[in-house]
Amino acid sequence: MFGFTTISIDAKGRLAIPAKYRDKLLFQNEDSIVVTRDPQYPALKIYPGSIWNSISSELQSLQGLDPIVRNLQWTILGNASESSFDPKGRMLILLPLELREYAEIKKAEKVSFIGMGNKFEVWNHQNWEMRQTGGALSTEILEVVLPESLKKISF
Amino acid sequence: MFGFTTISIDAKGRLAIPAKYRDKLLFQNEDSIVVTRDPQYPALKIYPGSIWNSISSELQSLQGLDPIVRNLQWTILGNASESSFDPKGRMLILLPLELREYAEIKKAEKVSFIGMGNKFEVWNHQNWEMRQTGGALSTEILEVVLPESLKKISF
DNA sequence: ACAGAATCCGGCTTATAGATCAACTCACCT
DNA sequence: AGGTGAGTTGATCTATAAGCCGGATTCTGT
Repeated sequence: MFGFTTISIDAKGRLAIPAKYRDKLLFQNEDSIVVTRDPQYPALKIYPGSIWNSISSELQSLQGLDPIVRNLQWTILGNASESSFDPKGRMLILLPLELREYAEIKKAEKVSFIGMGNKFEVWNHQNWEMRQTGGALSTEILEVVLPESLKKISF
Repeated sequence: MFGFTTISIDAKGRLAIPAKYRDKLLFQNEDSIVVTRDPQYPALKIYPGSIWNSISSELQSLQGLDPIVRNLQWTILGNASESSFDPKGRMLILLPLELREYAEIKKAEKVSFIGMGNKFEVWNHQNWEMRQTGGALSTEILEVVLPESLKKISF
């Protein structure tokens, strides 16, 4: 599941998964998807349920008194929002206000929906183009020295 | 059980577990809930009974001569407050005054209720937003070199 | 020991946010 | 051109958060 689609957020802040991915997700028997923050950039991550389960349990198992670990747990676990396919097989996800603000996404606006294999990213359209052309984003990138324990997790 | 919800403490200092988590807790046959201090930040931890049992027994089993260990035992074990919840209704938990003060939570005020997988955190709403945006909290963060014995416990 | 006060705890009600359902329009393909 | 499927928008309905209220229990001070 790769590639790039431009879709729009509707007036209520909802996002519809592009049909080409919907079919594959259903084929893989995914019954839910999870939206959360990207820990480094002003963007959102979308994980199919099974992928989310493995990532979240790895994250949880890390010892929780290290400030860096706790920050990642808060950012990723604490901002997660789970949605499921509706009975008709369509998928409209309500992006919570806080996530929209984080990704600088306004209602009734275009966003970039990017397939990254087993996960997706959602970017404000201008930010995505800026990133593509190497421009600077308004939001700072979190630069930290990651503990070894985190390096094996593929967020 | 992930994500956060903004809920309000009622005029009597009670907190209602958000409905989306209630079903899952019941499904896991949890019959009690434990609230205690977060050892590092001005926040509260909420553990389902079974999770609390394993964490508290691990903590108890540690040697009691290391000052850091003793501190953690005091903070976490000594401030624990157990509530049994009745399956019907709203699963209201009374937050003891001392814990509310520690987390800077006043009656009839908004708090952030954050699902971190098998446990929850409760934050004063402003503090949580401050943390999310990288601002400084009024309360100092406890930064210590942890003994190996603690690293395997995921508080 | 008693009365008064404060705290605790469950039920009931209502406004609202979120989920569900339905319809429309546009683009592309035949 | 007509038809089909996808993206998008709108409308309705349900579930839930939160305020209110009354009763039960505990605490306190006299």
